[in-house]
Amino acid sequence: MTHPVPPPAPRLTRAALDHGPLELAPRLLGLMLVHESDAGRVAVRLTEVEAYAGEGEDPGSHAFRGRTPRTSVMFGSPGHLYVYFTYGMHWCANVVCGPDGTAGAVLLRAGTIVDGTELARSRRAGSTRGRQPLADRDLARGPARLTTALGLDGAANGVDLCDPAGRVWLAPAPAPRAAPPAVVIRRGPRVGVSGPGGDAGRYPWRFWLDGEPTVSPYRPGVRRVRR
DNA sequence: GCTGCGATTGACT
DNA sequence: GTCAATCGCAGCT
Repeated sequence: MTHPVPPPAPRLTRAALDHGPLELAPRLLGLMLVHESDAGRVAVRLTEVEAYAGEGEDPGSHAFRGRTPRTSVMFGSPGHLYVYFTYGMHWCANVVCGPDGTAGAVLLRAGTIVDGTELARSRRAGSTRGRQPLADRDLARGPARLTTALGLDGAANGVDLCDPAGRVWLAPAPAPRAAPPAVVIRRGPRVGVSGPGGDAGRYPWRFWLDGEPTVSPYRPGVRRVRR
């Protein structure tokens, strides 16, 4: 008995991702990030992203002070994932962009689950100790939540999103059944960035889909006070 | 080697 | 609204 071979999952090519962070960020909105693991597949439609530029030009970027072991992926070729660990417990995922040798990335801040909702919920429930029932809109609302829902962590750092055999990829937005709704993209200051990089006037580098319930409320960066 | 702190989240007042 | 959790990175001595 033969099994039908499923068609290859559509995924974005490297050329489609080969832009600077400010050009790529709004283009990522509405696309799907998919992770297929042994546990199953989760797909997230991206609703909120932030652009981070490179060495010496963006004080909010990890790459501002130059290449380090942690940020080397950001300096690599576009279309790879940059996943970093923060606050001692959270993973956040970026899409690397811009030409090889320059640092640029787009942080994936939020999305809505469009496939694998139950798997995403079980992953998120594990991280919240199951104390609160999780609404669908909260499953991938926030960069660390999105990463958790997709099942991504440090093992995904450096993964090539454009590898046809890869298990993490970006897919085009699903075709609307009827007339496409008017999509309004908004932009504003980045969330949680302290110091000059949080300057709302100079760095309005957060992009989101207007009206999406998964988008973060704005929170300025805070400098912790020593005690 | 030592120290400060972060592209966050969830719990709590 | 406030605050703690928790640890790797990067800057400094």
